[in-house]
Amino acid sequence: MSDAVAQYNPSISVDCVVFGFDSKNLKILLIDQNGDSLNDSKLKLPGSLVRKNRDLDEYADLVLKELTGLDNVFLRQLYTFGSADRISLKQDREWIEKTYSVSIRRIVSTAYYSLIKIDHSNEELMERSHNARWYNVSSVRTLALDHYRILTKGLEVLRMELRFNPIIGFELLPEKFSLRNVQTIYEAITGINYDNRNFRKKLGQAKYLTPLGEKQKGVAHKPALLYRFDKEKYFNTRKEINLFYI
Amino acid sequence: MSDAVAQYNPSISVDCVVFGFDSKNLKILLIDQNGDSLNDSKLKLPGSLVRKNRDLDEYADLVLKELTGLDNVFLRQLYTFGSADRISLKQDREWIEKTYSVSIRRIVSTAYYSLIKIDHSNEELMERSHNARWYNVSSVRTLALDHYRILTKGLEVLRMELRFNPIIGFELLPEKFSLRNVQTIYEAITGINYDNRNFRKKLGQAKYLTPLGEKQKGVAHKPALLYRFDKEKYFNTRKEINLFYI
DNA sequence: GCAAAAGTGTTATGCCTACACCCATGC
DNA sequence: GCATGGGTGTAGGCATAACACTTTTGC
Repeated sequence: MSDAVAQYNPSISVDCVVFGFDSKNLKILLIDQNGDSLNDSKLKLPGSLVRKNRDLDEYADLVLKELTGLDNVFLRQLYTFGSADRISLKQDREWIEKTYSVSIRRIVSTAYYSLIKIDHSNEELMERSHNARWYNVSSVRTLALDHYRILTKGLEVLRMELRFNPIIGFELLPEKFSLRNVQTIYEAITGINYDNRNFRKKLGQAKYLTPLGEKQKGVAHKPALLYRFDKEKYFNTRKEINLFYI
Repeated sequence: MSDAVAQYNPSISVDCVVFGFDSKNLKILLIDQNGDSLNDSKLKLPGSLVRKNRDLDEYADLVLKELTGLDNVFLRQLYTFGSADRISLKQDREWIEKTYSVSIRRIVSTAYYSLIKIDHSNEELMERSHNARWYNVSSVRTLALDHYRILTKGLEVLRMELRFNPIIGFELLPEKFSLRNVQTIYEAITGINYDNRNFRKKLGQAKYLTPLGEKQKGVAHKPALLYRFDKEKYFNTRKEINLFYI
């Protein structure tokens, strides 16, 4: 993304809602627009203008790769924001014009959402090179541009998806996790508190959770058994849902 | 959409997947690219390039209004198609360049889907002024550009939506309909055959179906009772779905 | 009277919900 | 030994799934 500015299309951008989970809270990766802690600084979603004749999807991939160093992460299109007045603040407009050296009118932005297994090893890199950091989703109140709206849409879709494609939850969990972790992530995303006996009973029926016969270590309570998510079994054993709701 | 071509943004278009229902089959509104029945003719989705600084949504509305004369129809964003090679056929590229007098590179297209109560009164108009006609979705095999893929996506989303927002089904039905109509539309969209006793039992629980005490007329069998969909009751009586699937 | 589609009830099964206590560990 | 979170079973109610015959109309 260091090519000559003339190649950028001043009409189209991609923005990424990057979700993570730290075993307690749902997190989102945000960038400090000004790169420092000036009073005027505002957080924004990672994103980029798109070069002419380039795939939108490819660009979303690129943004993520540059930001986190990660490849092959879960990434899916969310929604396209195309109102004429999305860049209403002068401050936002100036920031874009300065950053990309283009004069803009309206920018149509296609938003993607991504699910990341948070790995503390690359946090320092993210922060140094992109001023990117994880924030609790629940504590975010405003963002630059219309990015808060995009985040809201991301949450909405995440909630919907989780109900039917539990794989969404496991994309956020590390390789080894406890059943409690699964419940916590469901609760963090849906906002519903589940009865733990019933929740575990249901998970118990899932063929795709392989117990590792291994326990948590160094916790000051009964250590939890750890599980692994078996993608293959997941896709092979899922049954069609024929239900509908009135 | 008859303004000077220079105002069009050669990067962004909207395309509409317009669904209808004729009490038997799920239908889609398609346009004959060439306006006549030449051998080379291919069907496409209704759509348009978007003018600079105009809302995407507004444009989708406009396309529909021009096409059907209808206002305030159900219209929702579907997906944005942005691969670099979506206009792979020379024939398609030439058609676009000729129609809009612009030279194009890649076009990012935001697709919308719309649900229409088919009214035979405006069919002639649609056909004369836009070469638009209803086709059975199940008999469509190919379309111009990547429009078949867009249709497929539309169907996929329609299926998903119907399960949780039954309102989708009633957008396609006329004011007065029989319970059999409801079942047929569910079957047409989901591809599942429902047991009619169970299906009706479930519908019987819905508060939003008001019986009109009126019967079908002129049918060579036991006439069905007619119902009306009560939007207000629908939104007031729907209960939250807390379920999730493993 | 016959063809064609509308309409109707019961039973078995499985899923969801609600609910309270013991267990293993670190300090 | 105590604080902390992990882990467990049962019973009642409700929704689903499977299944076949009668009714009303037009011709």
